[in-house]
Formats: sequence, structure tokens, C-alpha cells
Amino acid sequence: MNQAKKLKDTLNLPHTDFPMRANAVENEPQRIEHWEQSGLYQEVQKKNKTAESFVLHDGPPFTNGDVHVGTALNKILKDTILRFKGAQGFKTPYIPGWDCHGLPIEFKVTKTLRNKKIDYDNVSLRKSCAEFSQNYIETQRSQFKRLGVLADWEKEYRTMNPRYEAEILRTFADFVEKGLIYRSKKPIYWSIPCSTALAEAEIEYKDHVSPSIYVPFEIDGEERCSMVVWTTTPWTLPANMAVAVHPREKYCKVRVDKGHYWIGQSLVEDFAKICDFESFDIIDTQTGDSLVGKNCRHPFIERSSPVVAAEYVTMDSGTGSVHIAPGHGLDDYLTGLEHDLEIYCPLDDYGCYSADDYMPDELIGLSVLEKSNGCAANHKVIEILEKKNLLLAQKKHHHQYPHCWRSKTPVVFRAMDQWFVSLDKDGLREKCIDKLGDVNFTPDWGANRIKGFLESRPDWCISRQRSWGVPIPVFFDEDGNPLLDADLIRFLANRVEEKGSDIWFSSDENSLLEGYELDEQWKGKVLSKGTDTLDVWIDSGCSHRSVLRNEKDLSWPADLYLEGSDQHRGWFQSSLWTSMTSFDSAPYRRILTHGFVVDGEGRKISKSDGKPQTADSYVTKYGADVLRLWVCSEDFRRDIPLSDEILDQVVRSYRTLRNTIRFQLGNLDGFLWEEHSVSLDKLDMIDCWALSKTAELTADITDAMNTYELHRVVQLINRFCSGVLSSTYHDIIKDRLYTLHTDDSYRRSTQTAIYQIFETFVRLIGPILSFTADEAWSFHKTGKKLSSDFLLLQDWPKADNSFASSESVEDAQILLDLKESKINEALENLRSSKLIGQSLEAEIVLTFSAESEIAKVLKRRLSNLPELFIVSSVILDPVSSETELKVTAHHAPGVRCPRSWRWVPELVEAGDWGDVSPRCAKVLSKLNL
RNA sequence: GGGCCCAUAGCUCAGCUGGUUAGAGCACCGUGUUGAUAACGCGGGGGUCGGUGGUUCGAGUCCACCUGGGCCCA
Repeated sequence: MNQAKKLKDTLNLPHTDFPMRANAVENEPQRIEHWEQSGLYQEVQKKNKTAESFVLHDGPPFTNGDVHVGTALNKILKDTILRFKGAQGFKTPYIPGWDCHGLPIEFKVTKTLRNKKIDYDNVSLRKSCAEFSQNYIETQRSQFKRLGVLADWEKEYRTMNPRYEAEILRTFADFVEKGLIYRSKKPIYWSIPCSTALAEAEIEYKDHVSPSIYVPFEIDGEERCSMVVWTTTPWTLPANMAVAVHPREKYCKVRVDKGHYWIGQSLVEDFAKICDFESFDIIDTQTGDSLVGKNCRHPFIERSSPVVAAEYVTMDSGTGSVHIAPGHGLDDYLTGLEHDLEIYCPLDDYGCYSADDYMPDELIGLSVLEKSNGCAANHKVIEILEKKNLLLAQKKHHHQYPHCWRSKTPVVFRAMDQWFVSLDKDGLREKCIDKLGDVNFTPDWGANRIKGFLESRPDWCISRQRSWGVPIPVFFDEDGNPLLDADLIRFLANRVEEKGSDIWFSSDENSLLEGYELDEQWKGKVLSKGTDTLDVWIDSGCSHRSVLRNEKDLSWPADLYLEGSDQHRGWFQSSLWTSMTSFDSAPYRRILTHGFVVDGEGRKISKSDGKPQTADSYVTKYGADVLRLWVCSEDFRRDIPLSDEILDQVVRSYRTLRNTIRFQLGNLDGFLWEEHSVSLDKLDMIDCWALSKTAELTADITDAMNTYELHRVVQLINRFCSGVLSSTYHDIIKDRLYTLHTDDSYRRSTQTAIYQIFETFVRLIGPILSFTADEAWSFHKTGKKLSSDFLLLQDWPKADNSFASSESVEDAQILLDLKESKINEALENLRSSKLIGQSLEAEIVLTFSAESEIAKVLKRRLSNLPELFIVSSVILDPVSSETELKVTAHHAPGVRCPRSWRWVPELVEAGDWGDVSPRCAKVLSKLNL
């Protein structure tokens, strides 16, 4: 064996079994299993059992697919925050949930059943939906676990659980009791052949040719002067209740032989052409505003039709005046609400005009359904207009029109009776806005956003003509009068709690009501149960009640709701309404929102791009810790970009972190705290400095964590890792760690510091890099990959300020600043001149004014300087004149010690090892061999 | 079309109440080391702060408008 090899064996080179590469794809699942088998979640709860609690209430993801990368981001943020709070000593019960009901599932299941030609009724459809939902709960749960999410999975909540459903009904009962529930009409999509309501998702848009007609509405009290509307659904004219104009657009009064017409200014030419007017004059021009308030006469029904203002009126096509049928369109409906128009819809379930006081006899019974020979209702309406000479023009109009996904026929908008929650009764809306003042928002504009929604939303339509949901427990008598009774609903809620909401669908009216004492007025009546279900926003909006108030580990209100910013309109809002109604206070103390995952260009990610959307597709490639590090390195309050470039960068910084930890572990090999640690007041200068930097880091990270600025945490970690450790501390201490005697006090001093830095640093990254930190901790404590020593059971580090303003730390900082600026510059010059390679080959000369401040430091720390600057020797050259400190460097004189690689004046003999520096000789002499 | 929000080096982020040549980490280029080695050190080149106009002695930082993007509505 050659001398070099032998000498190398006398060094204390780092050694650890902590692998350089994570091999996360294989190792992380093992760790998850280990956590689960050890009951880590329960252990953490046990540790903080008696402490103040921090309740993060989980917003339930919808159970209709694999976990999306955005959902993964959400759960990772929650988990990171909870791990931090848990380490801080808070009791952090975390019960995840699932949102089960809703149209997307019902729609998918219905499609599958139909494709398989399986007959179904409400009960069997609901059973299939429940199975569908449950399947995805299993899938998503395991995908969440794979991300490292620690939770009380045993107690997870599902909105389809009977106990949960019962609380939904109790919430509804509260609404009823407070008199907030009322019945009113609202237009919905209706499929005539299927005789069923449709949701937006069940609509397919197809090319369609509709008749387009121009119809004058004569203005009351103005002879031969009309507003003119343009419509492509003539059959809705009988339901016309108003004519809308844009308040700020200009309108012209056009004079032709037949009379005068008000037409949007920019549409006059087109209009005249379409109507074949030979000539026309414009005799007046007004803004829409000044037309508002006029009254028109319906063209063929004895009814007036006021001119109203609507912002959505455009001058793109038509006449600038819009036919408003509040019972047949959503815009029309909202305009109707605004102007107190009747939501009039003279159409039965089969799409035929029904008889009432208004409907002309010749229209009654006619179908509005489009058949091969056209639409009977359209034909007749046009015929009536022609007869009255009120058809200014008629054309064919090609456009996209909604069709029913099942029957493939055009759907109609049809107002039907729905249940609403009155949001203004007893000042509910004001109270909600008011209570928002007690809620903290991160980012703070969240308050503004939710407030905007609260202020502007119309009354809440909570009924849906669906099967997969919680039934609205209402009965109707034979005249259609509803029986809506809070006590009865609570009675039914108790039954649902026992049997699930399926009983509503599987039981008849008598058995549902069995055991309930009806009021006198209802006794003996033939009652039939309603068929509507509740809006699913009620479902999830009740979670604070069903979960926070019912689980004994949890408490109400929650300390934190943390969801995507879309939930300002969704869950945050629905939860607030239900909470205010039942408990007169908000269910959360703080709302934290994150943005959406976008691609590298900042555009939304969509399936059509072919880029992966599921969390799994990333986890199986990069592992969970890299994904967690990505989440936490982004400022999640705005859009969160994700691209290969970004992930590559995250991977690199992960490797750096991992390697830094590995270096520390390697240098703690054989170090036993009880036996070898040095008392803190005896630590060497550079070790004190490193510990003071660690204390700063701890304070900064704790601060960033407390304000949920996780990206700042990651930046701090990275900077510490490279700036404080790799390029400075670790670089400097290598000499003493490797070359001094194992038990040398300088070496032990440094190991003491590393030990503390390691324990602090690993705890600091623990909430984010949960797998890696736990792995490192286990190796640190037991030398093994998996052990029962869990990082998560450790307390959050406290910033140790004992070194903050010590002379050692201040001196070190001055000297390190000098190193980073002038020393490195001098060394680099030497290196680029090919005079040295590694810096140990250099000798430094420092010329400085003897009276300067730095002179004192240099003199005081002379013996530390070579090590600090990583050179072989340092010569001080104090001068009496006032001069700026100057650094010169040259190749060190003397000979190179083959063991320490330092250049010394001369080598001494060290037995079998040959010639080494005196310092190394001393070390070697102490070795027991 | 409306409400809310975002826009600083190739990437991820700092830049407090407006004030010297706009910072960090990563990447890149060059280079050293081969005793953290599928690692580590040193050096260097990159932004005029999305655009335009304004307020001001002075603006990345305030105001207006515009452009691009996101969420939610229509």
C-alpha cells in the first residue's frame, strides 16, 4: 500500500449510510407504510393531547376522478402547515373529507348504465352513484397518502354518510324555521322528449337553423311608433314581459312609410336592408336611458311590455332592443327579478302551451318542440304576426343551440317552481358581511372578493331536479300546496341519520310520515313527497356543522380554511350562509387561499394539452418530496406555474439539500452527544458563528411559517444551505474534521455545532420535506433508515440567541466578509495565473493600518486565519500610515504535508507514515494502532 | 362584457411606508479540486423592473390607461 493511501486511512473522512440518492419512488412508500403501522398520526396527537388546538378544516374534494395536481397542491399545503403547527406543540386533529353527491357523478353513472342497457330507477341509480363515489374515495385516499398527507383517515367524513346527511337536513330545517325558504319560478333547461330537467353538463351544443324575426312593439301613447325586437325563438313571444335596451347606447328613431321604429344607432343600416325599406329618415336620436319607462303593447296579447334597461344588450346584431321572457332565459330571468316582472312560463311538462288568461286560443296545446316538419308553435306565432301585419322581416338564422344529450333534440328554457333561500330576510346578508370583519384573510384581498359575492348574489336557488343528492323533505297536497315544517324535517333527519337518505326514495309517503303527528290542517290529506334534491353547495356548506361540531377532537369555528381561490364563491360562501343562519357566526377564523396550477407560460393547464394532470403522474416520476418542495417554493397566493424546467430546478435544489444533510451526518459519524459534546461557552469562533446563523435562520423560517409564506421558507433554506453551510462553514471545517485527532477539542467543538445545526435544520425542513427529513432523523438517531424515532414527534426549534452579539460571532463575520471579498479575489487571481490550484497552496499577506478596527480583530484571531481563509498561512503586515486593507497572495513557501495538504516550513518524520507536518505527526502519534 | 387578482434576470423568489450603480438561490459560461465526487469551491456574463402616459427634485415602489394571464360570473 502506498503512503498516500495509508495516510488517507488516518483521516476522519465522513461516513454515513444515509444515501446520496433518495430513490424516492421506492423508498417513500415504505416510509408511509412505516408511519401508518407505527400510528404516527395518533402519536403526534398524543404528544400534544392537552395543548391548545389548531383546527384546519378540510374542504372535501369531489369524488369523481384521480387526484388532480391542483388538489395535491392543496393537500400538501394543508399537511405542511399542520406538521409545522404540530411541531410547535398545537393539537392538530385533521379529519379529511369527501364531497360525494352531485350531477357529474350522476351523469357519468347514468351514461354507463345506459351504455350497458341496464334499467334503473332512482334507488338503483343512487346505489350505483354511491359505489362510484366510494371507489374514488379509495383511490384518492391512497393518492393523498402517497403525497405524505398525515390524517385521521379512520374518521374521514363523507357527505353521503347518513350522519352527515342528517345534519344537512337539520341545517335545512333551520332555514325553514327562520322563514328563509320560499318557492318561486326560475328557468332551467328542459328536455321535452325526456320530460326532465337538464344541467349544463348534460347539454350538447349543435348547429341549428332557427327562424329569426323582427317584431314591432307599439309604444303606448305614441301613434305608429314602435320598439322593434329581434328573436330566434318566436315561440317565446307569448311569454314576453318586457323590452330591454342598453342604457348608454344610442338609439335612432327611424321614419318609414309604415311608421316610426326605435333602432340601435349602429344597426339602423342593417335593419333597413333586412326589412327592405326603400328609404328612411332618422328623425331623433336618444340614449337607451331615455327610452326606459315607455310602455309597449304586446303584439298579439292584451298586456303591456315595459321598456327596461339591461347592461348585457349588445349592438352586435338584431335591433338593439331585446325581447324579454323571464320564464325562458337566464338573462331574461335576472332582468325580470330586477324589474319585478312576472316569471311567466305558459308551458307544460310536455312542451305545449297551457291555457291561461293570456294565451290566445289558437296557440293552446301547440308544442314548441322542434320536429322534422319544424316547430308548430313557431309557425303559428309567425302566422299570427303576419296576419296582424306585424312581421317586419323573417330570415333563417344559423347558430349553435343547446341540445339534450339523450334525445338529441333542442332543449328549451322553461321556468319551473324551485326552492329558494331568501338572503335578505332579517338582514341576513348584512350580518354575513358584517361577520366577515372577524375573519382573517390571506391574502387580504380575499375579504374583498367574498364580500363582492355576498353583496351581489341573488337569492339562493337550492333545489335541483336530480337523484344523486340529499332529498328536499317536502310533501305536497293534491292542490300542490307544500308542507314545509321544520319539526317534520328534523323528524325525518333523525330517520335519515339511521337509514340514510335512500329511505326518501325507497319508502312511500305513509311510512315516511309514520310516527309523526301532523298539524290538524294536514291530517287526512293525500300527500305526495317532493322529488327535488338539495344543491350540493348546501352539502359541503354544512361540513362545519356535521364535522367540526360533531367530532369530539375538533372544535367550532375552525382556525383555518385553506382552499383554492375559486372557493370564495363556493365553499367559503355556502359555509358562511349556513353557519350564520344556524349559529350566527362565521365557521372559520382565517381563510387562506391559493391560486391555480398553470403551465410554464402561465396559461391554464387543460386536458387537451396532453400534459399530465394527475398528482400520480408526477409522484411516480419525482417522488412526493420533490412535489412538496415544488409546492412550497411557489408563492401559492398567485398562479402556480408547473413545467419540466421548474421541476428540474426543484430536483436540483432537492439534491443540494439532501447532500448537505448527508455531509453533516457523515461528519457526525461516531459522535456521541453525551460523551463528546463541548459545552456551548467553550465552542470555537467559527462554530459560534454557524450557530448564530442557524438561530437567525430559525427565527426567519418560524416567522415565514407563521405568515404562511412557505416560498420564503424554501428560499431561506436554499440560501442557508449554499451560503452559510456549503460555501462557508462546511468548507472551512473540513480541515479540522478530517485531519485533527478524532478527539481533538476543535474537532469536537465543530461536531457539537454540526450536531445542533443538523437537529435544527432537519426540523426546519421537516414540514416540507417530510420524507427526507424523517429519513435523515432516523439515520441520525439510530443509524437506520426506518426506526421508531420520528422527526414529527420533535418540537419545533427555538432560535438560540446566546451567540447573537458575542465577540466571536462579530469577529467571524468581519473575517468572513473579508474572505468573501478581497481574499477570494486574491486567490482567484493566483489561480487564473496558474500559480496555485487549491487555495491551500497559497499564502496570504494582509497589509492594513495598525490603528484600524480590523487590525485588532486580525491580531486577536491570527491563529484562526489560515483555516478561515482555507490557505496554508497568513502573514500580517500592519503599517503606521492610514491605508485601506490590502490582500496579496502568493504560492506558499515550504513543503506540502501529504496528509493535511497544507504547506509548512518543514516536514517531520512520523514512523511508518513517512514525513508529515508537525501537526499531523502529533495526531499520528496519538493513534492507537 | 363585469368583479377580484397577477406581471421584477432563463427559472423560483426578495425589494418595508417612493431616494445612492435593482438583490438572492438555481440554471448558464469559465475555472479549480478529486478527502461531500452522479458531490464541492471560486470567478463571470444576464433584468431598466409587461407597455404608455402622468404625479414628483426623484418611481420597480403612487395614479391613469393599455397589453398579456388567472379565478369567478355573464
